[in-house]
Amino acid sequence: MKITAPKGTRDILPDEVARWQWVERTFAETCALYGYQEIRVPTFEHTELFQRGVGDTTDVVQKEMYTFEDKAGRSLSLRPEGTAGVVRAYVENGLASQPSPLRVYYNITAFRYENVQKGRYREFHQFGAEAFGAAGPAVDAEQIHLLDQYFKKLGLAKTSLHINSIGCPVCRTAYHDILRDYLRPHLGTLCETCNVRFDKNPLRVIDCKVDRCKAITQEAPALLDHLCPDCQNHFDSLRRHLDLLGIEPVIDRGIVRGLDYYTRTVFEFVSKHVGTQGTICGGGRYDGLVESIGGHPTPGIGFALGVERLLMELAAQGVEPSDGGGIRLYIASMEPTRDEAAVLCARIRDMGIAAETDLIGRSLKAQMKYAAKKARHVLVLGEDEAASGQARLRDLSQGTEVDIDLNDLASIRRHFSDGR
RNA sequence: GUGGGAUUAGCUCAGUUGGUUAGAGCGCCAGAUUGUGGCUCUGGAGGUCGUGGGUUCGAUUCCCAUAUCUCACCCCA
Repeated sequence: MKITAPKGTRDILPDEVARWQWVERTFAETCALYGYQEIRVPTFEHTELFQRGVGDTTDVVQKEMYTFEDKAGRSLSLRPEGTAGVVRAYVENGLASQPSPLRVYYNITAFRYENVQKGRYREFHQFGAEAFGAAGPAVDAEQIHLLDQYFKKLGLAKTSLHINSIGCPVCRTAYHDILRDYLRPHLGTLCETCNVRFDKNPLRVIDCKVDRCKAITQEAPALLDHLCPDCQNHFDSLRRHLDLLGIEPVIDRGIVRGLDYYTRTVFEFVSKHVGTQGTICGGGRYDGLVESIGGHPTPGIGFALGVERLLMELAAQGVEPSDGGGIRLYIASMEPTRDEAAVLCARIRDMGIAAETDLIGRSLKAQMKYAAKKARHVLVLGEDEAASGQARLRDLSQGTEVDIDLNDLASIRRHFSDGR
């Protein structure tokens, strides 16, 4: 029986890895510009961390976690997201004692047991960043700006920023009552799930995709219009900061993040190409989270970016990494010159130039065909060249040739100094 | 958890109204008078037709189950 990759997992093959490395490298560079340092945290944690951090009423924790017992009977879970583990590390390692605000970023895989569809996998990749210890909206704006710059660097266009405020525990409780009062007469019309949501978390009704629910919620009072003075001030101030940075957000009263820890600012970068999984990046403020994990009350904000979705969007927009990869020089050899070719290849590599030579005794013609597919330049090292020390370096894409002296490695290096 | 579509070569897909050795294109490997790629021509390797049952003299084809892929709902990145 053939063994296949488990449902919801996939291989990232050599041909696409250049794209991954490109977005990873660019993300790390962008984060560094904003003072974010990388943090690496465990792939699995105590299940309780996610119950407390992400929230044990969320679908993510209730239905989608890969939870197992280890041999000592501990309940562990593969991380379904990155923030909880980072907050745990922040508290456990006393990072609060470092200069504030503390900014960290990460590049992780996360795991959720759910049905697979376009842009959604059971093992998926996230880039994320968290900032601890800054309560004001300036850090919110800075993080959004970081993402905006990141997308610009990649050459991504047409991705819109949606922002909302979901208030603090105080204004949210008050709002729940207002919303329930509005929805109560419509309970008969609302879908089944929304009836459950009405009791559990009425905020979610706003997010329902069912047409008849949408019709009702369109007129519903929005949390954004019922913020307490502090939250209102925070939101207004955030908009001013974004304006200063030249960022125009869409105010979207419908953004309701599904993780319990969010407070006040929530935001999403949305694409038009990835279908209903169009949220490439989602984030927000979580002012109560550090405390609920056992740390001192500390404000925080962070985001997570779905790498698979980002790559899909880049592909849909036809954006390609600038560097193509592949080897730069193929050294073709013949039976009597195999040793010379191996030595020359080693010397070229020593100079930091990616080079290859035949390993499987192919004919010259077959070597040329191979080189045409894999390399930018080719150099034929036959008996004549080995004897005279003179060879021709051909640029396969241009069809041009130059004579080079095989004993003058510095001159060979010059031919590659333009990066081609 | 729910619903639709799909599953034949490494990839994209034909096909058999049920009948001996299952096809194409691309890709891969090799050759076209022994030292030069992309074009062309020729040849080759590669498939127990997703898996397990059932019907039948006979199943890749019909029926059932199951797995996987895929799209959507839910939820999320």
